[in-house]
Amino acid sequence: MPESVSPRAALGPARLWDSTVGSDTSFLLARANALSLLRINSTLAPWELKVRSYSVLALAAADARPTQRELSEFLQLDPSQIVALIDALERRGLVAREPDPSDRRANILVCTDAGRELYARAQAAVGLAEAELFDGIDPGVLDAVVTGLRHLAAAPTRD
Amino acid sequence: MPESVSPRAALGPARLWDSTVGSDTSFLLARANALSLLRINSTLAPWELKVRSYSVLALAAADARPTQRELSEFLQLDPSQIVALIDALERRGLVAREPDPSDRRANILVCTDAGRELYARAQAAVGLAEAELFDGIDPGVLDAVVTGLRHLAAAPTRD
DNA sequence: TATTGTTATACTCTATAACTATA
DNA sequence: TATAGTTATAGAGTATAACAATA
Repeated sequence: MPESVSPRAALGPARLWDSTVGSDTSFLLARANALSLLRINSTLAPWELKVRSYSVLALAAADARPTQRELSEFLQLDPSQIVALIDALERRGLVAREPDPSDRRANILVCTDAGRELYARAQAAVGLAEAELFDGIDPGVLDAVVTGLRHLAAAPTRD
Repeated sequence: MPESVSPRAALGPARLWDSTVGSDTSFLLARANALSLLRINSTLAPWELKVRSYSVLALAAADARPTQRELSEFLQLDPSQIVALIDALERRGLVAREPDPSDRRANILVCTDAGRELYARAQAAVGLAEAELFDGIDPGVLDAVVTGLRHLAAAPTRD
C-alpha cells in the first residue's frame, strides 16, 4: 500500500465507518481482503513469492496434480496468467510440467524437492501471519467466517 | 473474468478443494472477494460505476463530508487514485469538491442531487445482488461473517 | 517542516484474441 | 469442431516521486 497512508490513521475517521458503506458486506470483504493480501504478500516476500505463486506452489506441493486448465478454474485466473506463474516457478526449479498421459495437450503441475522445501518454510510463516491477522477474533466467529467464506467462494459463477 | 473459463466448471475439481489451499482462510477470502467483486461490478455496469466509484459516491451521498485524504485512508487507496475517481464522478455531475473552510488545502467531497438519485437506484440493485450472493448462507453464520470481516477490516495496518 | 491535493510516470495486473497441437 | 496451452498486446489498476499551495 501507499507509504503516504500512515499506519495509525489507516482506519480513517469513525464518521465514515458509520455510513452505509461501513456496514456493507461487499465493502468489508474487499477491505478485509486488501489488508490480508498486503500482510500475506509481505510475509511471502523473503521467498520471492506472492499469494498467487504461493497458491500454485501449494497445490503442486499437495500433490493435487492439477492441469493448467484446472488451476485456471480453481484460482479464477486466465489460462495465460497460469502460464506466467508456472514459468516463473519452473525457472526457479520449484515446480515442473509433466505431460498428462491421458491427454497429450495437457500439462500436469508437479512439485520438485526444492519446491516442497521452500513451500514448507513459506507455509509456516503464512500460518503465523494468519494467526496474527485473526488474533482477537472469537474462535466461534472465526469458524463461522470460514464456513461463510467457503460458501461464497464455492458459489458457481453464473455470468 | 476470462470468458474462456466456463461458468459451470468454475469451481474446479473437488480434489483441489481438499488440498491445504482449499481451507486456507486467506485464499477463501481472496476467492470470495473476487467473486463478489465480479458480481457487484456487473450489477453496477448499467450506471457506469464500479465498486470503487460506487464506494466514493456512497460516502458522498451519506453526507459523510470526507476530505480526499480521509477517503484515501478509508478506502485504502492512494491519494492520486482518489483524484482520478472524483474527477470522473465530478465530470458526470454526481459529486463536487467543496473547499474545507478550516483548511484551505483540503477538499470536502459532497453529493449533487443527480448523484443522490443515481446512488439510490444503484444501491437498490447492489442490495439485491448481495442478497443473492449471500443466499443460502445461514443467517447466524452470515452475521458472524460480518462481525469477523468487520474485525479484520478495521484492524490497524502495521507495516 | 509537514501536509493536501495534483500530475506524471513506470510498473504490475488483467483481458482479449490469435495461434499450435492435440482431441 | 472443440479444447489445452501458449504468445502477444492493449488496457486497467497500482505504486512512486515530485510539485504548488497551505498549514
